Amino acid sequence: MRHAEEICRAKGTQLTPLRRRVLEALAAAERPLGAYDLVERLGRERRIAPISVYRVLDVLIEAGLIHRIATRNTYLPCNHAHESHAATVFLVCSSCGGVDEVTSDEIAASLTGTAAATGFRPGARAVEVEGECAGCQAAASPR
Amino acid sequence: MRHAEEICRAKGTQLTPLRRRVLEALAAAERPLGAYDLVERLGRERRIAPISVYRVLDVLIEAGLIHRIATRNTYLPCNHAHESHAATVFLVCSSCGGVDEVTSDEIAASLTGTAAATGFRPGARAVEVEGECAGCQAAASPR
DNA sequence: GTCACTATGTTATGTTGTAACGCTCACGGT
DNA sequence: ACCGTGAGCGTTACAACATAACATAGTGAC
Ligand SMILES: [Zn+2]
Ligand SMILES: [Zn+2]
Ligand SMILES: [Zn+2]
Ligand SMILES: [Zn+2]
Repeated sequence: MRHAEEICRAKGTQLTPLRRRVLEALAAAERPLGAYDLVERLGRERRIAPISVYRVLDVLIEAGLIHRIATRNTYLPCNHAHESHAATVFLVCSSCGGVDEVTSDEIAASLTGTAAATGFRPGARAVEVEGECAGCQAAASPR
Repeated sequence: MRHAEEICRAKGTQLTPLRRRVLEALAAAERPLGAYDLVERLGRERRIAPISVYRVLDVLIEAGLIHRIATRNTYLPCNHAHESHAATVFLVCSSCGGVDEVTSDEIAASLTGTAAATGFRPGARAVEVEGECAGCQAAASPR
């Protein structure tokens, strides 16, 4: 995460000021942000067009520095290495909006096996589970 | 699938003409359709407003008669019973746009276990895998 | 008849994401 | 120095996806 520059360079691109600002804004947020949230947060003094934000998001996703939550149309920074072939699972709390990113080799294997059974060649995976996080459960139930 | 009416009744709702038409349009399509595809297909003689289509889609999803593909913003009919607690996996072909729906108890178990490990109480799941279907692979590779 | 409820229509608007094109800057070749 | 090339971002306009607010039509209970 502190090595974002290296990761970008390895991908043949750079961590420009704007890209860094997007990354920092996402890191500073306690939950995933929408593209227009970023437009607003980055455009305080000088307006940034949505298209610019989307371009940055594409680059960062491609570099593996952030993820997109398809069920919410939001984006969050990634703190993982993703070196293994583990599947990434996003636990999306419908109460607080927070997202926990966990990985699982087991799910990756199941997923690959399931796909292979139908002759499907798998690529990108989106595994998103909506529910209630531990914190919100504790807050909701008295004692 | 032929018992859509019963399913709706069991849910305390009805399979109205409009809802039936949406269901039939999705069934007739060879791939998932977007809401505005449906607006167009159903509005040939008499215009249907987007909001009406979205309302119908909500009801059908609630009844379990159709599914939404979050990564594509499209909808497809469901031919499964979904009686077990198996997880549903959508294999989305990035080449032809077709979607294969498969279920897996194994993935459901892994998913539940993974969520439980963090104290997360899981609800709805969206497991979507993008890739290339068997048919498109065969068409792409000569011989 | 009146009331409540479900389903849909009408109009307008909000949210999310892209297309097309131009400008600037850094860099490498000559 | 000059030019070409490519990356990155700006500007404008628009497409695609989704919902809010309110009105209307039918159905059945009482
Ligand atoms: Zn990650
Ligand atoms: Zn929560
Ligand atoms: Zn299904
Ligand atoms: Zn295909």
